Amino acid sequence: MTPANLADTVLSAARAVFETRGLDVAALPTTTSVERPRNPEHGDYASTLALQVGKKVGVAPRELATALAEELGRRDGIKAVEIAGPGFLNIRLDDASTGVIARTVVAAGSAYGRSTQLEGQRINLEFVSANPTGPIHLGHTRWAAVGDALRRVLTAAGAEVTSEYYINDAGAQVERFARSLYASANGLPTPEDGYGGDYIGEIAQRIVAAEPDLVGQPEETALPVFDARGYELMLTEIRESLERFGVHFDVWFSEKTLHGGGAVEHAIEELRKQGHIFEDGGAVWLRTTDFTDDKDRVLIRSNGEKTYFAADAAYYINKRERGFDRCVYLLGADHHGYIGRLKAIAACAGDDPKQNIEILIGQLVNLVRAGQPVRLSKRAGNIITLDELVEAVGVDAARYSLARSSTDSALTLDIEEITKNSSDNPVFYVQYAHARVSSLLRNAAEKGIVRADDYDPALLSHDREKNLLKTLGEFPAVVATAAELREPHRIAVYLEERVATDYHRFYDACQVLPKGEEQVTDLTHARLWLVEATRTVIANGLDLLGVSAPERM
RNA sequence: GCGCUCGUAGCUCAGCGGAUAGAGCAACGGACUUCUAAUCCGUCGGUCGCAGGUUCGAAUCCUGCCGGGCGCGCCA
Repeated sequence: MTPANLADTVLSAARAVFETRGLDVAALPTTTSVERPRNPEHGDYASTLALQVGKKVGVAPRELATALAEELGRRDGIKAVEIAGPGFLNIRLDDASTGVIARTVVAAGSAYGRSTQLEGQRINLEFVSANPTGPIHLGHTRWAAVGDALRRVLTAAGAEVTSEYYINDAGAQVERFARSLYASANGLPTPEDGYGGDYIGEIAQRIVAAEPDLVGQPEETALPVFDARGYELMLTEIRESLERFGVHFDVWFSEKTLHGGGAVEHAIEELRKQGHIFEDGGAVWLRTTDFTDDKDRVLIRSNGEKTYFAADAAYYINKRERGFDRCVYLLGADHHGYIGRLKAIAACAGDDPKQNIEILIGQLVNLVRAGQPVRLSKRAGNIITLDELVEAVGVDAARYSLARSSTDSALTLDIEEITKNSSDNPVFYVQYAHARVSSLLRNAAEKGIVRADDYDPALLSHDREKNLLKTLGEFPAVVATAAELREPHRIAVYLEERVATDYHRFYDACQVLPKGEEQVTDLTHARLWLVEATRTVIANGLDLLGVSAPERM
């Protein structure tokens, strides 16, 4: 019996109790859940249903719990129900009803954990969107890891997700980038407001190698070439870095195409229809203060130039016109000031800012070296790039350490720690569990032991077997919660603190394969089902994080 | 100044209103002739920033304060 099955059983028992007592069934929630108590004395699962609804219907929670316990105790698979504290229901299951979880997991295979809870939702998920004027650095890398994991989690929950990268290629910064390349190619000092990293020199060299005539040419003729070639090379580098990191974007969206294609004008028309456009001082404004912004925003400056904000508005409207009903933005904490204006764009466009647009703010990554803070600055030349991080620790460790903690907390990475001591990375704890499983299954195959078509679930009665089974049973709820809250780190926490831990403990206490002259028993087969179920959950979970599940380590 | 956000063990972090707040690292002590010891078991370690409030119940929700981070352009 999975937790979801049990929760349904609790609810149906509650309905039965309500009916016999003449209570208002409408007071019951439409769904409920059971939790796993920390303390094993509190049973396999606990329900707080009596606490939640007791007062609503004017029955003391403990009294309601007593009636509920009696009814629930008659249901199949339930061994005992106790009442504790103010009205907790502590439920114990028959060994067999826990044991069947392995069958459920194995039967579902790679689909175990998937659901249809977000079915029908078309989600546009935008993340990273780093300017094409430099390599992807550590700050962006966190969003790459988290964003891509979120893409996988949302997809697993049934949503139709498009991952998207917005290329800010229309503004002054690409021009500065071109001038920096030009200066480098001609041996001139970096412009005052230019970019000075080593990569500028490298890209300039590559451009010049292809077109040596560029050197010495005046800015008028050379700059457009450096602009076009530099942009192309930089974007290619960014794309390749991300692909090597296992992060794939379905759409690379150029800001320039918004300006050139009349999208801004179209957006202004749409916003004007909704009545939120006005003109003042020769500029065109959007009255975002009608909604959730602290000041109105200029769309077209008095000199006729479109602002960055105008592109933001056009981009949002473009996304909606492409059929996305939820536009999700993953932004760093340094952009939190955008929440109000972005939400206001949606509202001004006549949309529901609570439904159609969602802005997820993540805290930044702090770097320390041997405990000393390191300030990342392009000028100081100590930018850590995605490529360097991967070089130091590998894709799996990098992705895992960036995706395993909540984006609400500012992550602190010690450069020395992650480069020197990468074997401390918790990802290996999880991967090792998978490698151990794989190794065991290999050994079974070598011994000619084939997992039987079925097994006796009641044989999986060891405490560590039951803990592992119950943990495996939680996976769908973990995925569902991660999707609903947009918190992919929950997958990592679950794999690490629950699945891998429970498997290692099980492995430590329970021999699976026969030793020496021992015979294959029914227990061998039951345990092989459990092992296979564990393999499935770890592999599925790691896949949601974009981390590999190695068969050997 | 206004706004957003964070504050949990020495360090890095979990904990979507539930019972005695957890894990890893660090420190100390145990467990390998047999399915991978990258593991397991144990000890040590806490005013959940502070103070109120809501609740049967608060690390979790609300208010105020303290401390850190960030943001407040007809910039991009």
